[in-house]
Amino acid sequence: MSLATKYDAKSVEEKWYSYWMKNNYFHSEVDEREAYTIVIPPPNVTGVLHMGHMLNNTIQDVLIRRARLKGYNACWVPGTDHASIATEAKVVAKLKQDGIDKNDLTREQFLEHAWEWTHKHGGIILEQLKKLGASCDWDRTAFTMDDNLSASVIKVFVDLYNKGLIYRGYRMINWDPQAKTTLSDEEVIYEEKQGNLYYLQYKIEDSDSTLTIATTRPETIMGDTAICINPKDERFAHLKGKKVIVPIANRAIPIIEDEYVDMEFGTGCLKVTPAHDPNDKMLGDKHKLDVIDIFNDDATLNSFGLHYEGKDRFVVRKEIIKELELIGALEKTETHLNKVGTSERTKAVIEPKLSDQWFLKMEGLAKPALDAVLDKEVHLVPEKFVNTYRHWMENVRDWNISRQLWWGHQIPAYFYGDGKEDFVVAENRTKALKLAKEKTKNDALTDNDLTQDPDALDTWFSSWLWPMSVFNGVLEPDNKEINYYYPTNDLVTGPDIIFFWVARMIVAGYHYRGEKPFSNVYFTGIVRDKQRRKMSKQLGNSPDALALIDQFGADGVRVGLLLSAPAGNDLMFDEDLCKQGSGFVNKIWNAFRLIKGWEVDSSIEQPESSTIAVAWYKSRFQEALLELEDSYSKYRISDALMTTYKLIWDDFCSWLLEMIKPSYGSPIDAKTYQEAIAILEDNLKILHPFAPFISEEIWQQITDRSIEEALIVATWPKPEPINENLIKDFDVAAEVVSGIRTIRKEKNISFKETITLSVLNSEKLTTTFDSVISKLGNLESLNYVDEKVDGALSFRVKSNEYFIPISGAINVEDEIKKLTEELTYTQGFLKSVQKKLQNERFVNNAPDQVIANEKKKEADAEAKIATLKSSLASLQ
RNA sequence: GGGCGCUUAGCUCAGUUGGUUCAGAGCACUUGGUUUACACCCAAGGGGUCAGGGGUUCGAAUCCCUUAGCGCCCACCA
Repeated sequence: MSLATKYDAKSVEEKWYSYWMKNNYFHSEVDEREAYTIVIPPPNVTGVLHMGHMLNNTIQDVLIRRARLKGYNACWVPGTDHASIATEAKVVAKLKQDGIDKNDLTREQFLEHAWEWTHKHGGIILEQLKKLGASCDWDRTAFTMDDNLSASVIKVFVDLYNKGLIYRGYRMINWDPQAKTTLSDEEVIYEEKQGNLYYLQYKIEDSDSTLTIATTRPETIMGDTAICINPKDERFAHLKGKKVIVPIANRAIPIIEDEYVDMEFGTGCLKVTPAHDPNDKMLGDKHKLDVIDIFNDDATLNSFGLHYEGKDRFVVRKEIIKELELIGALEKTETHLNKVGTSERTKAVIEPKLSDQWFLKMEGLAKPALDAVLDKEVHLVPEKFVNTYRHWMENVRDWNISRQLWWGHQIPAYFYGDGKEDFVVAENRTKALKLAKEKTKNDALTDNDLTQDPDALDTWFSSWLWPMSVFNGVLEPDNKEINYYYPTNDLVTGPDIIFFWVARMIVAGYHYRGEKPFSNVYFTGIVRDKQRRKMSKQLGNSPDALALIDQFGADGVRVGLLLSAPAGNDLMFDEDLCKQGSGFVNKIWNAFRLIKGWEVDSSIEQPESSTIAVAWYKSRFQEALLELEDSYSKYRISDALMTTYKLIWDDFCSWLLEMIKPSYGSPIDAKTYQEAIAILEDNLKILHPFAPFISEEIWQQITDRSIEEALIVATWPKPEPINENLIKDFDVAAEVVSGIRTIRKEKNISFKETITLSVLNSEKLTTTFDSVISKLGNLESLNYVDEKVDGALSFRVKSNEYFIPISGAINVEDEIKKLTEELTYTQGFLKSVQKKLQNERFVNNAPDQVIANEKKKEADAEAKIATLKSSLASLQ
């Protein structure tokens, strides 16, 4: 049977993925082996695979497949996140398209639509991960709104509330007017925007003079309840205790004094709008000011906006400036650069807003989680993120966990009255009713009197439990699965969610299990395009992940992505990398075709060149194995891949196979063949984590394998001693071969034409690789001589000189030129070495080893100069 | 405003505690080759004042200072 020159990734990948699935290789159950666990960072349930997922999950799959090969009970738990804001926004948009307004639906009706959407689109991304080759334990697929995960969330909320760690507070929060929900501080992205600083004149009450105030938000004057000056500011001393009139609104507001005001900025006067600015709120509280909220939930003005009622804040900003100008209250306008908070999800400009929300006290919870990272109990890779983490943890603020959304876990707080404290927190309505009765001492309360808080919890309030809840470790903290799989080993995620998710999982882990959720966190870089732009839907610069797999094969894409993905560094993605990946896959395929095509003849003896070649490769392989170990231990996945890439392409294909390859049409001896197969198998094992499909395909084509013998569950190659001398000798031999090739090229001697090589054996030369040199150089003979060979071309490797006599004229002048150049260089080199050795301070201070090395360099150079000189002499 | 990091070949990046193998890898490039596994191939080759400047040292890509450029995180100055 002859195999196609070109590897067909598509059919192979489908075949083996379904084979692996069918035979349950991905599934893990508790057993005696040591567990190796990864929980997937759950993608949004309705999301689609993008490059970031591809990178992320390829790395996880590499780790999990390697662990499986190393004999661990490898368990990779997949799943999805309900992603409340993102999903709700999608559902709202979809309904809108169908002519349905969310406000016209009841909560139940809306959730029905949301579930429908989830069932329709949910899991698509998981199917896409399968195409990538992800070896997740799909039997364990979890969703943050599964019954037991939801119950975990509620249980934790109730528990933290009962411990006094969750409280309800009327605070200045970040309001997303598009999603109409609050956001946590982490969900707000500050962007620098060019805006204006408007200088407005407020009339002083009972006076003709005015006071000028600088503001970036003129539309909020409707909410002004004071003007603040610095008590030390003498410019305004005469205004103390007076009032000013807010333009347009025509309200009188007091002038207050507070050192908070920066006298240098603007005019040194600050307008105070407690409802719409955190600092103003602080001033408002301190000075007991009125609070006037001028906005509706969608950031249009309410009735306090007077004739601007119903108009959007940005529209009002423009219009009010015109009006202020018209009435002569606008003194001037300056451009001003300021930071504007925007919603991470909807990109809408955040409106600070006062509102009743639920918060989690973080300070006490953060301590053990901070220590864990500082003590390297949890290891962050790359380490630079420890600083980021520490800074956040040391200054952690309370977490606003409520969201004005329906999609998610509804807050288990039940109100029975109108008062702010008229609520109880319980796992369910029945318990709540009981508690409410106890609290109010009113047995007449009925279920109808209870109203559950309509808000949902922040998505991260469920995912922070993920490493525990997927093993049901919250509801049943002592079950055998959580005890076995937790703490998990590695977490692979992006640094953008270090606070959202990573930090909080560590917090939850210590609080609920007294133990870290994972030992290592590997932060991947962000996938960017060639121009360093972040890949995004808006820019349209993100390639279609599935189309890439289609084009280059999953193995090709995996290799391509990993080729340049050092930990924590952004990855400049270029499709050419995938091309390189699929090229590598094809190379391996062809190496296999070569071996597969050999005719084996057991009557032939193994040639010496093959014996030595195989022995060399085995040592070389072991060397690479050590390198791999080191790279993996440091999560240097791209280095590990490069080691594998070079081992297979250069050492295996270019050297080993060439050395053992029988001449065209001839059969191969049985011993070499068997050894080649064994070597190939070892190569496949270390290749498998990177390119699972082709490796399994070749593995299975080598011979018939039982279910237990599949590559995916094979055993990682065992460490063996390395023969260092063999490797050194090979390097010399390779240089000799290269010298022969150079001469062949220079003199246009075809490879088919045999030549003779003579070695001037000044030092005892290791002859281990002579047979190999003969084969790869296509030598007629290789002989050792005591004298220079006249009329021959020569080259030097170490201190030996090699001669190739050729018929026809040798260009003496060229030779002399070449030798002279080499001589000049070597003499210069010798001089620098000798200078160093004559430097007393060097000799006194440098370690012995360094000096010995310099002396060796000196001796080598001297010997080389001698041979060069005599060569030159013989030519002239 | 505070903190962290980066700058090495045309591109993307390695370079552990200064000193064998320190100036490297992959890709790209140049030249030559190939009826014989693979043009997604083979072989050979060119290419860098290690961002600029200063310092410490016998010795610096590596340590210190400084300048410039870039990136990230955090922070309530209207």
